[in-house]
Amino acid sequence: MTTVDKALSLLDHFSHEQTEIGLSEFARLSGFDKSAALRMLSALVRAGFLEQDEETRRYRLGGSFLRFARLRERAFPITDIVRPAAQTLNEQTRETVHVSLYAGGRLSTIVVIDSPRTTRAHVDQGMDLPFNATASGLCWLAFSNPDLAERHLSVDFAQYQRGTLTDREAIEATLSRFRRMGYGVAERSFDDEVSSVAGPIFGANGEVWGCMSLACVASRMTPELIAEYSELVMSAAQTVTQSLGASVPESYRRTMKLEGRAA
Amino acid sequence: MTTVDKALSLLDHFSHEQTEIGLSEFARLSGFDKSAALRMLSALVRAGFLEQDEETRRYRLGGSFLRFARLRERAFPITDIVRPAAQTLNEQTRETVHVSLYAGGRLSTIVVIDSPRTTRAHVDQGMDLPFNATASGLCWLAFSNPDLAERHLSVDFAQYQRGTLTDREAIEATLSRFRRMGYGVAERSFDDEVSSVAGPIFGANGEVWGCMSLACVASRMTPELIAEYSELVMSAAQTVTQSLGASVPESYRRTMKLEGRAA
DNA sequence: AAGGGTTGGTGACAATATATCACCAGCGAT
DNA sequence: ATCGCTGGTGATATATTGTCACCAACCCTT
Repeated sequence: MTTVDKALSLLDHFSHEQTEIGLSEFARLSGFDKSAALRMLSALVRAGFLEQDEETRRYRLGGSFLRFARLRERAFPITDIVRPAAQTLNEQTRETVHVSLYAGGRLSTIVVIDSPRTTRAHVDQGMDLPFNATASGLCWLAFSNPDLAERHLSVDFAQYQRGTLTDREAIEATLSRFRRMGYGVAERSFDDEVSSVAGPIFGANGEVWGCMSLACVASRMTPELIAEYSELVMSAAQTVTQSLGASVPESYRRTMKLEGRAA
Repeated sequence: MTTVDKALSLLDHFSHEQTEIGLSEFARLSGFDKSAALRMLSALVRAGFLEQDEETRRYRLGGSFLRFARLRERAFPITDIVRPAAQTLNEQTRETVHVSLYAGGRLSTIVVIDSPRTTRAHVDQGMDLPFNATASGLCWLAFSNPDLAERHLSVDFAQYQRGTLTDREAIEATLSRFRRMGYGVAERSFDDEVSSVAGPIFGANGEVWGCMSLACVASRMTPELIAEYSELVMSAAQTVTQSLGASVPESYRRTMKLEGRAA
């Protein structure tokens, strides 16, 4: 682990709940010495990756992220590419659609289009999706390369609901089922009121870039609807894969063919 | 200069023109040894701040920026705060409005609203604004704290057009003029066809966060229009300052009062 | 097909930045 | 007025990093 790794890992302690973190808090969370943490934090502040509140002296994510995110989006407008397909899926199903992207060891939502219905599942922008508890997370695990997946399988899983999968054996069984199906499902697994269906989006190298997912109010879900939605979700995900200039890997295409679906 | 500083400085070599950079290229641009550069680049890849093209082996900005940018936006939705004021200014003037943010030693545009006119100034999202050649850059220099400004004044300035200010003396004279005026102007200074007016947006600590700027086709500009637009720009910038929960610093408020404007 | 120019990447050692410790001042609660 | 927290500082032993030579692969020219 290089110093740079350590410094960048400090940023991982930010989340929706934790948007400001102080020096001592960083030291505690990361296990680094306060002095070392301060040095790294200062470097991050100098680069604009963190900002320090003048009064409270606590740190928050800095403006450089906006800069680089925009720079990246200009060079590689993934959200613009993703949005039309998500929009279409949203119109077809009238349910909440969200697209997630795998980066830095996390699967996080980059685009959310809310359902127009009066009762609907809500997904936060930029939220991390637990690998064991969401359709997207499980779908990503199912289709990503084994070495990478291993990193996220050899971990203690959190139990969010009664039905949340936390046992590795059970998860692996589910994953191979998803691999045969071509998509992932999670019912009342992360949120007790939400059931989701997710399809994989592939990148140019055959890796899973992220997932296209449909989040529905659980009480509305039926096996018939899951069957219907899964087709739409997979097709939307595939559209994105192609828009990205990538092609669906042979292994996945075979799955699709076996199930007798059109490309 | 810590290792983290060096690693993060590698990212600064990305720009609109340069969206992919190879290892040797990084070493040349940064002056670091290839071996050291590779170590840092690998760390950045591991954290998702860079992605490596499987074929060309070149690096590009990674998906983590989207993740953190969204996380930051959720905690502190600056673009959402800025957009309404920019929109209003755009409707009032029918000229291109752009808002820039200072981070990591750069002033870069975070929001752009194009003019509806047939001929209009175009500003790229995420573009860096040179401090010596743009209304925003000069405005930022004029109102930011002297120590920070010094960093950007003791530099060799690029000459973009005949009228671009490159002499430090001339720039400092311009800055004190802008301080008295309460806004910055740049006519045919960065782009020969564009003239701009920019007002400062302040943060909670009294620092200049960035600028609200109006970019107009230069041939349309007249002293009268500048006078008219500057009022609107300053007022829009001030609206943003207040929306940010900050207050306009005493020194700037005095300027505004002297000129006989309403708060 | 050999030469010279790239490129990305590797490995080893000396040099330097970092990890760790004790420490300080400031703040709020007891 | 002491406790426990906070953010931050400074010294030294140690571990990471800077530097260099090196390698294989690729492309172009000869």
